[in-house]
Amino acid sequence: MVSPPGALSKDKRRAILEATLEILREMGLSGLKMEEVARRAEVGKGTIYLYFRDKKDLLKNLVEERTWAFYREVEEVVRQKAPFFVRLEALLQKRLAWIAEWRGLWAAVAREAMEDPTPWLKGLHQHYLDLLEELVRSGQEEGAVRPGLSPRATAHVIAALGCTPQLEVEAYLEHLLEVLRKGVAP
Amino acid sequence: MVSPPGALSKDKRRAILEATLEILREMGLSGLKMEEVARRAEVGKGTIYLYFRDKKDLLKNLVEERTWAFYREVEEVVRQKAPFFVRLEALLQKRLAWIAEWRGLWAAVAREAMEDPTPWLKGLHQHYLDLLEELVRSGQEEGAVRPGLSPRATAHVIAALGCTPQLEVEAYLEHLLEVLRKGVAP
Amino acid sequence: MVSPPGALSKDKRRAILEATLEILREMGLSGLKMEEVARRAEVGKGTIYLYFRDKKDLLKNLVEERTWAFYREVEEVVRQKAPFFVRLEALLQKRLAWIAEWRGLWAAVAREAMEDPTPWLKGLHQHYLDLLEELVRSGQEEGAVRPGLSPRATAHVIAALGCTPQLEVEAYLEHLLEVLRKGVAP
Amino acid sequence: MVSPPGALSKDKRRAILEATLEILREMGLSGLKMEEVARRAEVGKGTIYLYFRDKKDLLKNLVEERTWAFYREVEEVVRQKAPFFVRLEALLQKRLAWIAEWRGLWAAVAREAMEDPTPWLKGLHQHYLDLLEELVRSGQEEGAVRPGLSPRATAHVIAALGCTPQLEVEAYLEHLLEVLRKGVAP
DNA sequence: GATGAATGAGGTTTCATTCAT
DNA sequence: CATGAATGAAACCTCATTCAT
Repeated sequence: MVSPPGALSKDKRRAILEATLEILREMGLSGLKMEEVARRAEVGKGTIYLYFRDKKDLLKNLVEERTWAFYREVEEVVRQKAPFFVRLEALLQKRLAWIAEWRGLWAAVAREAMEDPTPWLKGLHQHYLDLLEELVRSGQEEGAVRPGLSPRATAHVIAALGCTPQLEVEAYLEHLLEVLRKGVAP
Repeated sequence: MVSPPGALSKDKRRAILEATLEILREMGLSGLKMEEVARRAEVGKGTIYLYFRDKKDLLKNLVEERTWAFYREVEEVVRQKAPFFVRLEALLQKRLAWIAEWRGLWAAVAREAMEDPTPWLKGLHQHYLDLLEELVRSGQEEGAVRPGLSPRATAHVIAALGCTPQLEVEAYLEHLLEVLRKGVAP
Repeated sequence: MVSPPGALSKDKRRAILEATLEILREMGLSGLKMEEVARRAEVGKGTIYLYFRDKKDLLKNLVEERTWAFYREVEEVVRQKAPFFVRLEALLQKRLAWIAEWRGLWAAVAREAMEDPTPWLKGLHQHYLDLLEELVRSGQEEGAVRPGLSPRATAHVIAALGCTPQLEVEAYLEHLLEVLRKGVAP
Repeated sequence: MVSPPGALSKDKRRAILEATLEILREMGLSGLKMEEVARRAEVGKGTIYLYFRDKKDLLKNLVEERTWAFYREVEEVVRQKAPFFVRLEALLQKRLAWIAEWRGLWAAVAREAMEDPTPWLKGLHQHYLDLLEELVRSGQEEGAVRPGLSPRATAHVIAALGCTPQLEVEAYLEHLLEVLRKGVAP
């Protein structure tokens, strides 16, 4: 069963996006050339333009897909049936992995991708904050977080975690959790 | 007598660097054109090349100077004669201002600036961690931080704060501090 | 089927090289602009860079190909089945045509083309001298050149001929030959 | 006794011209930058423009002065009281020294220097031919050159000598003379 | 659908020249 | 007279995009 007529290959699309992120990580934004994307994705240069309108569109799709994938993972973690701190730890692990994936380039790439990035970035961040707020509320319900804390503000606090250029994550994730555990305890 | 002979103008140099950061913030990396830098700095295009070898060198100088300036501010804050949490709040304010200044572009610009950015970035981060460790130790000495916390690990925790794309800083800085205060209390 | 896939057009390559030499002759080295080469070769500016790494590489290829083409012609002339002086005259005609082609720019262009031109120029000249030496030896075998003359030294003498900025070749080629004929006669 | 007012220093002028030729020999035409000329001549960049209208004018003066100096030397040699072949040898030595001085760049530099170089080059060459013709005639008068040879054509022949990229002059000057001696002998 | 040779707008950089000191 | 910081025209070159095959 091959692809239906008129349909572009999902594999090629994925290969192109993966090649793009790989190059971004290795060479940075100025190292991202369409020719190099084509070579790594093992497609012709023109093929990229069958899947994406232009370079900006390619970046936009990359940023959006990865970001939403991250948010879906966060959502899944947040809604797990597990104690608050187990979910918080899982969340931070996802977050750190995501930061490592982008190596600090996320915001810069988003800027390249959007005409006016501000509202778009804000919207994304609101969604993330919504998820974290949900987490904090359920933490309060199960008694792990003291009721007096503003769920939204605490969501902001958690959102602000994870900014680290070089990652010895394991080295301090445990400490981060310990501080948070005491910090939000009733 | 304004400047010694043979010396290029400090003012022009500063104007060029400031124009560069301004453009980066407004237009992102791909919006940074030497011509635009010249226009905003109110110098000729060629003048930039009297002060910087090339575009990479301009970015390198920008990143280094701003980063060290930030670290000097952090150092000053850390060594103030003031209670631990006052210093921590001042530090977080500096940190958030610095992040706002760069709008998430710092790492991306550093990548453009350096041939192999990894060791350089690591070195800078170590220095930052040293300063934060010093802060935590003095917090332990004055009894604001419980002695059982590893100063280095706690420095990592503080270093990891502040990653936020859009900043309603005032809105949550207080909460961040509250969580930390309880989190590190004896 | 005109050209194999993956191969750039031989015609375009040739057109670019010919445009280059034409411009050099008309405008000199400082008149050689890549844009002008593109216009005369009737290709896009960027196309030149598909065929040559940069301007230096273009000049290098031009100098090398023309020089070797000249040497091949010399070789052919030298090995003709013809009396010594017939071959000498043919050789001098080739030589003068070559000098006219370059209008005195050959050495200057070679300098622009090579990082360190000296060994390369020397090597080329040795090859030329070898060919001329072969000619002189065969001249001695057929009795047209007196045996006492050193073939190598006489090759040098012939090599040193033809340096003239403005050429009324026909006007003096005959005299040049006459002098040489008597000069090398047994 | 210093320079009179309104007079520019002869030394600086000379230093600038010498620096120019030195750079040309070492770096070729594209290596000739006004800044480098100033550095080698140990004057300010602006100073060059007190002595020469622009770069073209500098090159024009260089080419003209050196060429006329060469012709003066040739004239002196030609008019010496000495046998024909002694004068011819001296002439060839001057000629080869001159070619070595320019390393094949003479024609290229002349092209850069003049708007329309052709008439100027032709005029110079005519003068050179006149001198050589004078030499040949006197050679005929003293019986060293056979009377049947056209003095002008023989001048052309001598003018066409000396074109050699790499100079093992001593190695073949003697042979060149020997060939010429027999070639023009009565 | 897929390709990559061809293109040229637009970027970076150089360097001859000027002019205030 | 002498200087060299400043300039911007103009050069080289890149690379996103197109389109004939």
